[in-house]
Amino acid sequence: MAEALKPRYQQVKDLIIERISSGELKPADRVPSENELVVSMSVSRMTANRALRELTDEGWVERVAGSGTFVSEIRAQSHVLEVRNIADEIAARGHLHTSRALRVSRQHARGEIARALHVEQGSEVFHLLLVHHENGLPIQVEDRHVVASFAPDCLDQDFSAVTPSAYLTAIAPLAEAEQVVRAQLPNAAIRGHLDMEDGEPSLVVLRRTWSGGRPVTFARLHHPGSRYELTGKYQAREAPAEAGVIELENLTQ
Amino acid sequence: MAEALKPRYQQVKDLIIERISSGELKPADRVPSENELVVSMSVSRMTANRALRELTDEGWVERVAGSGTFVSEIRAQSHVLEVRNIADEIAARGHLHTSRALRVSRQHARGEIARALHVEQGSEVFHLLLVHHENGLPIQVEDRHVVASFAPDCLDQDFSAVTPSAYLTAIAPLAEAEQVVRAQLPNAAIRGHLDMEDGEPSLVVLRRTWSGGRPVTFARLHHPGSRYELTGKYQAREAPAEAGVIELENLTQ
DNA sequence: TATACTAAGCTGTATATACAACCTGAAACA
DNA sequence: TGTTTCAGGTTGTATATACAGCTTAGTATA
Repeated sequence: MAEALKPRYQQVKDLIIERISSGELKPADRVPSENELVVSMSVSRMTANRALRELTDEGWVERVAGSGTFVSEIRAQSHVLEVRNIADEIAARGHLHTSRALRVSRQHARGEIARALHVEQGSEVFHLLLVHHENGLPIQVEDRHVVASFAPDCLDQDFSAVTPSAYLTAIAPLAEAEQVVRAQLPNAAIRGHLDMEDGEPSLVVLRRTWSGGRPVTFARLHHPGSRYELTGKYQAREAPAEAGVIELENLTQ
Repeated sequence: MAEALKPRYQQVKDLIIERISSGELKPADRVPSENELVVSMSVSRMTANRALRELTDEGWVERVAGSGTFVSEIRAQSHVLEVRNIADEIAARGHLHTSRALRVSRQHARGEIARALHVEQGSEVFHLLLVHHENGLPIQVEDRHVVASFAPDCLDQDFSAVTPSAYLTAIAPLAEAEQVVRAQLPNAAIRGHLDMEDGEPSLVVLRRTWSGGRPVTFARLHHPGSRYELTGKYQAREAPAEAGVIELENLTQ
């Protein structure tokens, strides 16, 4: 299948991302200016501007009016406070590579898993274990259990092509989710998968998703503390000038 | 102080957001097309395009080439999630017991602090260092800097009676907040304050709060990984009775 | 030497224009 | 009636142009 022709601004983005990912451009290095991109890539300045602006939004570079554009400290990010597909998130950042599933198996739910999924001990569940990479470095171990009755064809999926998230979204509309974020020391297996230093903490997201009033899947997402952080933004709705009271008075800083 | 004139594209965004926030435009409603905005707001189509494109990125609307732009179903949800997270997490802080402030001082902003607060190196800031307890155990070290011009009487406050958060809310209404969550090993001082085991990771929340378009305060909140976790919940809104299918394709499990 | 000024380069925004791809509904047709 | 075609509206992208505001380095000046 022929690669669809990407838009010009995306080609510019890809070029910059490639040069950052490869190490050719390091943090704080200067990125070609818009006018330099106009010449080197034969695009208009507006196209170069859009490419660099989107790279700014995505956290690849930082721009200083009057000065230039510079590679930012690359730290993998995701939005804690939004429930969001990590595939989208990382696709937006460029080069996520999902390994072949280390393990896809049928199991009987025990202990924590059974309780989390609200099924009886011994009920049938599927277990997935994957490692996600970004820019060649492992960034997430996804350790997921799925209630078998929701995903009868789970074992047939190619989870290096379709993320479990995308697959699950297709079979069960998302209605409710809980997530818990923890800092903890990884066990040896996780530490190995994520290529972490000894003693380095991991950021763990536990996410349980419900559909139709029943738990569907429970995921433990492990990330290396040194290369991953969660970010969230909050914006108050703009208060009308005449209405003095903002609903958020009870919130604190 | 006159409100700085916003860019035209931001004015367009604000208009749409206001109409969605007020309920005038409901999910699935059609948003004015680019050409309609060109006429009604006297902007160029590219400016209207940028506004709508950014609103798409931010989840307010969804666009269908050839058809139109429509209010997104999921915006309210993820927005609710954002607000609830910060609200919950912060409401919880209201019930903590705060020790006497370990330190309240006037400082000159340097490095990271100056950058975070968008003030010049050497500008005057106040520094607070407090330890919060829950059930008799230390649960959070609050290491906070406040732009001095926002809090002239900061040094006179009794922060064992009024939390810094409550004080800051009083002087500067919360408009915008960013937070970053990290897992990392604490330094010796933090570890001591939190009574942590050697090698135990801490969950660190970096929170920057804005008011009136300017950063007001930057806080580093350290928590013991073994006794603290962040939780978030997401609940889909009730689906309209007649509409069975909710478009949540972009959400993940 | 130290200060002030200036010019060049950069980002940020805004506009006018153009064409392609896509969707929808209405008109034409079988 | 059922189907096809087509025109108009809409988004997506790309370009050329313009001006404002900021930064920096180099130059002129005191």
